[in-house]
Amino acid sequence: MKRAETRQRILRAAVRTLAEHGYADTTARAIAATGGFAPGVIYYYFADLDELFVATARFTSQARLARYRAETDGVTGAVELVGRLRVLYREDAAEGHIAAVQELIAAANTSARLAGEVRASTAEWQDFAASTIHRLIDGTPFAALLPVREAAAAVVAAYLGIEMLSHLDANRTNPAAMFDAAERAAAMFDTLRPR
Amino acid sequence: MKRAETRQRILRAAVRTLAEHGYADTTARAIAATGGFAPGVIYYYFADLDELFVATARFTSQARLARYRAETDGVTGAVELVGRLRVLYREDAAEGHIAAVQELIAAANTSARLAGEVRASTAEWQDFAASTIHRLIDGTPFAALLPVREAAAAVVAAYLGIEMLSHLDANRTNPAAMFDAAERAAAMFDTLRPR
Amino acid sequence: MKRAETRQRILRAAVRTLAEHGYADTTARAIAATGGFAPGVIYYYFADLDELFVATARFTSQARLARYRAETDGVTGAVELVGRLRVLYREDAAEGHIAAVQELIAAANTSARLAGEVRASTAEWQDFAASTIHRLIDGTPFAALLPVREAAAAVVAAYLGIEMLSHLDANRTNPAAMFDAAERAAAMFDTLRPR
Amino acid sequence: MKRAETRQRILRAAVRTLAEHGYADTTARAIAATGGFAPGVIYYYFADLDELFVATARFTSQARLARYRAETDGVTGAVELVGRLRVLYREDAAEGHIAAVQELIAAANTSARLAGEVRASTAEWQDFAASTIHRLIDGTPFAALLPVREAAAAVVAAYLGIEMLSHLDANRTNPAAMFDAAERAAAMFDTLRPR
DNA sequence: TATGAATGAGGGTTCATTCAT
DNA sequence: TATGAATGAACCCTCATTCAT
Repeated sequence: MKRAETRQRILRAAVRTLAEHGYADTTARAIAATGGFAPGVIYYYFADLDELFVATARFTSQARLARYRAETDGVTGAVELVGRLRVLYREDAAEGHIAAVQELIAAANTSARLAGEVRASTAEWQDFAASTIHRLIDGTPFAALLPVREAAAAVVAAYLGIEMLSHLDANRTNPAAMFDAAERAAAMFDTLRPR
Repeated sequence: MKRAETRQRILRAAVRTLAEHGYADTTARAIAATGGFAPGVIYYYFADLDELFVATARFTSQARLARYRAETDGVTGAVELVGRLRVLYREDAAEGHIAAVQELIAAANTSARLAGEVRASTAEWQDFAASTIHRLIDGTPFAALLPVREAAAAVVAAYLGIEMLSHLDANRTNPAAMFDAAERAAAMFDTLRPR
Repeated sequence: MKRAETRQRILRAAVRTLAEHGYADTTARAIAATGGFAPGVIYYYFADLDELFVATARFTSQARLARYRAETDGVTGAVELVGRLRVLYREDAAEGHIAAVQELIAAANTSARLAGEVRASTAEWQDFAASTIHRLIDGTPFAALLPVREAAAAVVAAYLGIEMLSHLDANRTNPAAMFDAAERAAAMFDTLRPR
Repeated sequence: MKRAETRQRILRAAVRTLAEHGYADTTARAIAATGGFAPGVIYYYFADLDELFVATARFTSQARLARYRAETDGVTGAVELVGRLRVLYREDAAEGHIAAVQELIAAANTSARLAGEVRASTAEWQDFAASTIHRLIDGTPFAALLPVREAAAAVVAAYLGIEMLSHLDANRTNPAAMFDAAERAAAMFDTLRPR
């Protein structure tokens, strides 16, 4: 019980540090400083930093995926979906989840184990995106036209890319404006769609 | 050896090392090993690694942007455009340009100067994307529907995101399949478009 | 080990290394080798070598000044004073205190912070010298003739200079012989002085 | 001819750099920058930096000693001597001769060859001081009282020490004030002395 | 388990020195 | 000889990791 709690504290500190300082500056000291514990504790819960990063990738991905699934569960309208995603995205940005994930993806170049974990997580997100797309287009003419697999991959990629660039320059890459545009497109889609 | 030549040698070694080993492992020693020169030379041409990374971001972005502009110059058809982009993307992937850029974007979290440079480069790419989109849709009904600024930002984001994920798992995020899908969509677009 | 203890161990190692190898060779590694600890510890107690040198200057100056004050406290006779100084000087030479200080003075040319610290220490020594001279000459005709401030500065300067040169060539600059000569002069002084 | 000229240029650059930046910062680059030549030249005239420092010690010592001898040649009065020394000291301070020498003395701790050279130079200065003292006191009652050898050593030591400390804090160790005091003492001495 | 002191392996960077031009 | 590019050793410093308490 207690053990799992401390473990989570460390994981959360790792996420925040990755998001705020970047992978290169996410040292054991920095994570400990963020979480308010001694650097040594990390090694009671993880063999080394690499293992912590792997666990962090899994942790943050699972937690968010569960939330995304719950929030989009019964949704069938495109406009409503975009609305839900807008809120979820805001959470991600606020808590630094996506920023942390990007740093981990960039770091995957460095660690094979981390690459494996991130690969697995990404696949789950693409599956989630694919099934959501299916829910939306199945039974419409789009079902015949859209290669869902590729579309799902593209959506996940864009999601990551947008967070990446919006961090850099929110004027140029403005997620809110993009959600607005997406909502208009969704409205058109909902109109065209047979009930 | 000419001064400018060695400078380029270092820049190219930096790009390759970033793409192959990731930012965290792109040390002065690693860059030197990639390029086949002594670590010390780097400091003969750049004040410090940060400056080298800034220069690398500019170098790789400018070089590719010039090439993209040249290749897409007279192109007006969507199918033809996708075809050109497919080739350019293949070059990017082969030479590691985009992979290097992603690492630099992730690293921008760590260095303010680098963030500034990457911000500027990204803006140029978004402008390039926007003017290309304009060339394609101006005079068509889409011109009224598509928010070009957001679309351009999304395209650049997706481009980066796709390269990022295809590196990780080419089965799941397969650029070739995506270009195929894009080509089909482009064909539909070209058909709809008035001459 | 107690924190303060290790700190002192480092300071003492710095003093010895400065005295024995000179400022230029007083590297973190050399200090660590002298003290028998890992180079890394230094940075656990001092932000950088400059801070260590500043602390060393203060440490060695304060410690010796306290000892000088204690030893010369009740002394009023010139001969007795010279005798006490002879012993104190021997300690300084044996422990390398003055040699270390000279190296730090030479190094002050390089570090502004160190210069400030050494300046402050030197001023304390000059004040000490001045008050000792006052104790000796007040109430004698010399009080009217001797510019105490300048004399104190000269004595401190000579003290440093003598240690500097005696290190180099003890035959030519022989502190023992100088104390002998000073003792003879002191005897004359004590004779002339009214009780 | 030309060769000797360039050699002197290097030596003078070394003196200035030592005086202005301190031994630790007197690198080949720094000397070259001071003198306005390429670092490589140094190695056409000196085997390595150590040899340059040895040569610099000799060069600066010889040159100044010649000047001191010339200026004090016929002088027999103490007041006049002090006056000449005041001017010479001013030159030393302005050109950084003594400052350079101190840095070299501090550095002698690091290089045995340099120590040997500095030892030899110092001995010459002590001999010069001794013969000057003799000229002053021979034939006076002081001749019987003053241990000339020790006095000469002390004077040289004090000279170095004063320059050292006056660099650090000219308010506390003020050479001009010291020369004033010395002049008053010299006047008393000249009065007491039989013609 | 938790702490925080300590270790030692690098990493960034500088610099003496060499060498082609 | 002079230049300035290049090398590689060494230095400062950080940090993952260990370990006594």
